[in-house]
Amino acid sequence: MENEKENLFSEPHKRGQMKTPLKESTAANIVLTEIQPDFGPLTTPTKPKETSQGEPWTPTANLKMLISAVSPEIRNRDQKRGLFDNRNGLPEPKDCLHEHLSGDEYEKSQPSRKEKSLGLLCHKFLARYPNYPNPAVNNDICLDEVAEELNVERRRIYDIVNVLESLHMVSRLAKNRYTWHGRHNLNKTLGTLKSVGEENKYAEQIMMIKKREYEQEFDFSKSYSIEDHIIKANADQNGHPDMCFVELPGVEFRAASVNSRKDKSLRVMSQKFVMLFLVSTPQIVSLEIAAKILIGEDHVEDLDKSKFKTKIRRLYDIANVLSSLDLIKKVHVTEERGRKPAFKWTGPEISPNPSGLSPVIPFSPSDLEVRQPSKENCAKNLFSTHGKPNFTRHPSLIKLVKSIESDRRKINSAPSSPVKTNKAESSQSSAPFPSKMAQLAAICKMQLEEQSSEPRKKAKLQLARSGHCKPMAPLDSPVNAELELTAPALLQPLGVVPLIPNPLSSAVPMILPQAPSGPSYAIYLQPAQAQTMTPPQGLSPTVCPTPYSKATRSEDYPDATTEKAANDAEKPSTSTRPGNLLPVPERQGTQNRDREPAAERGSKRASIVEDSGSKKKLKEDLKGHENVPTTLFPSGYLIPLTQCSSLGAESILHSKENSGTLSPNHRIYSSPIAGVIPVTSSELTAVNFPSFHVTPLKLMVSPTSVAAVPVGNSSAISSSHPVPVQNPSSAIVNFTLQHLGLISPSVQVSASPGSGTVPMSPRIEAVSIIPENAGSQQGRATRYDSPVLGQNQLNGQSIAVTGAQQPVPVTPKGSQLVAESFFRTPGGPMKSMGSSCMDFDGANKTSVGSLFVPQRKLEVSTEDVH
DNA sequence: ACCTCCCGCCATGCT
DNA sequence: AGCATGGCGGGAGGT
Repeated sequence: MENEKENLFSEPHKRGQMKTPLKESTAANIVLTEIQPDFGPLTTPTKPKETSQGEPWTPTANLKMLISAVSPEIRNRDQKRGLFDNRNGLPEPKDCLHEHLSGDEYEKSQPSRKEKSLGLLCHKFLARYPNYPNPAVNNDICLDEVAEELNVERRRIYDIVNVLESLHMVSRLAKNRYTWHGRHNLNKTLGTLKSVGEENKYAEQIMMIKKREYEQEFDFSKSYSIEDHIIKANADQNGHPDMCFVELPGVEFRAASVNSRKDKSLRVMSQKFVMLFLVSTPQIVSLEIAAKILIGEDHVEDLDKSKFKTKIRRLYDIANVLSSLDLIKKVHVTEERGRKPAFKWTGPEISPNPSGLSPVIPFSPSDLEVRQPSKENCAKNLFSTHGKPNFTRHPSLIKLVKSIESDRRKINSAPSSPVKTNKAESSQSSAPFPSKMAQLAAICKMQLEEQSSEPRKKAKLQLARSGHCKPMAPLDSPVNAELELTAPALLQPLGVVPLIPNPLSSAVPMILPQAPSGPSYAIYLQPAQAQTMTPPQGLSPTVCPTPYSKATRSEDYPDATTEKAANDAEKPSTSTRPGNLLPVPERQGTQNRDREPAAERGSKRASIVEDSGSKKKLKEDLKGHENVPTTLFPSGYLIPLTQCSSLGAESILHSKENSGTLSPNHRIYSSPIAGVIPVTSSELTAVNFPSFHVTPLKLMVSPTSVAAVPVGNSSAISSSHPVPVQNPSSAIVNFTLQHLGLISPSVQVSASPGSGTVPMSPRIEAVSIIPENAGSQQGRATRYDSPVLGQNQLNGQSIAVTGAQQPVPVTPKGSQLVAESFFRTPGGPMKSMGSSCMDFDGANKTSVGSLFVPQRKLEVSTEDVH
């Protein structure tokens, strides 16, 4: 089984090396690297055998293995087998494997289904490219080659690429060719998506749905009428299935939609799905809810179960890719009824682009160029639509679109750059090692991360940001603010909203300059939408402070704690690991990321969940909506104007991400056990604030605030820091000890109970009642993806990089430094987690009256996946 | 029995 | 017509 997986993958791809970008690796890698030096990376040669290769022999390989282990899938396999190394690998490894394998394994040899999973495949895919590729280098991706190397059908590659494209991590160049952008634009993209999500009022929709569910369950009466309507309305509009594809700035995403085809589906679905996470307070989205909202449309509730099922299938596909990117992780929400599959956002926190922002960003001429294309695309998207219902289109627009498209095609076709490829890879592979190993590795990573993070956060944030940011600095601020505030923020999409309003009859593109954080972008609205744009209001979710662990938890407990720790560890660890494994140079950074996901998977965590949703209710929900014209639609495309800025921003973002991620996690994870307080910060944060309040806050945040606050990182920091910082590794330690048997699971070393929050900025405080929360929610992700070196360095020092980053190769040194920092002590405080209950319901007061939902407790069980 | 989700048919659309 | 894309859902692997 498992074994092969690698083989399957085999591909070792090329090792990475190749060309590609190497650059990057740097940072992220750094960590890994340090840890494991070696390796090389690279490659190994051969691919063929590979299988995952190879790693067996070298230490690095081992590391890789570990990394892979992190991911659940990988682990499983690995564990199972372990075996072999694989090497065999060839591309078609399976066969080979079988042969090679020995007997036992043989079985495995066949790749079990898991081995063939999209998530694994995605990991392999990601392993080939650096997280932060050097723009200067050619980062072309030839789909055929990739498919071949990975031994998968092309169809699968499309699934991955489509999702990546939705995040602007890749853009289509031409037929069979994509350009790898890595995470450079990720933050920006997420910010834009968040803004759009706010505009769409997804948060509200989610709340509505939940409410309904509750009500139904309880029978509360069904009060849903109003609410439902609202929801419906939102759904209709927002939810439009068709929403448009949101385009980012710069980068050449124009091509993205190249085909015109349907840009809908997977791509759009992926964006919407991400929006849900960004907008929801708990940041946990159940598949059910996501499906309902995505379907939205209408209707349909009843109609199709099949439709619902299909949607779910697709969501799993998307979720697998997002998980590989470490943006989300699977969890289960426990409700009264039972557990529901859900995913928790583990990516960076983001602030909506629109909002703040930094001033700056240079827009270069390029921007202009970009715009148009984007516009075109947008138009296409809007119009295109095939069957779906989408919007109306104007003939004139259509014509324009067509012309544009044609142009585009021409352009697209042209390109072609050589392929690229780098592959680094390996990572995934899997070597056989026990899951424990993986965990340990993960743990180590976590520790490192934590440590690093802390310092880095502090220093880095300030320093770095300022440094990096220069260009983008402003951005941070918004971000931070949001992060901290998160919940509230979500509610109110400040910037965005305003933008929207345009009454265009048909879709008219509007360009909004937004300086700040995000690049400005143009939104194309459909006529319908145009009508009302109400600013989103926040919904305020009500939070339940209660932590609860439920009885059920007993089980969970142990696990949870451990898991949490593990998780925490994992993330970091993962990140680190990857680096190790991977061929370093190039991808290190990327690797980290990649790996991370795996880790995530593996890890389980307990989180708080909120959803409760009733399953079937969905339908009902759907039914209801209709009214609410007021809502905005997502349908428009957003086109960021700033290209340049993006880069800078990106860098910044990265840093943010890193910092941010870390902390949140911690909290979450914090030991449940100890914690009696399970309440998660997030939950707290969840608390509703009137939207009003929020808004102001956000406003406050603005640049200035930004400056004051450590931006991105800061956000993370604030939230996370408190706890994590103190004892970053406590969790790890505990975890480790427990494993070792030194201590009972129940015991933990905790440092700070949940509360350790540190309020960041005043505003934040104001906003969130509980400081913690904010952080928790936001935080999370831990990874060091740092794009560039600078980022990598947690320390922040390095910072300067930003601008240069991309182009410039990272320096290894930096990484080292970083690593060092990581190593520091573990310490550890624990984090308390708690499970909390949240209700989204509360939200939207504005729209709805008080929707107050009974709290539910949701527990999240983290299970891994599979 | 349910949750996941792989697999690949086949529609869609560009060349 | 041929090929690239990708929607879609049957049905099987895993728990």
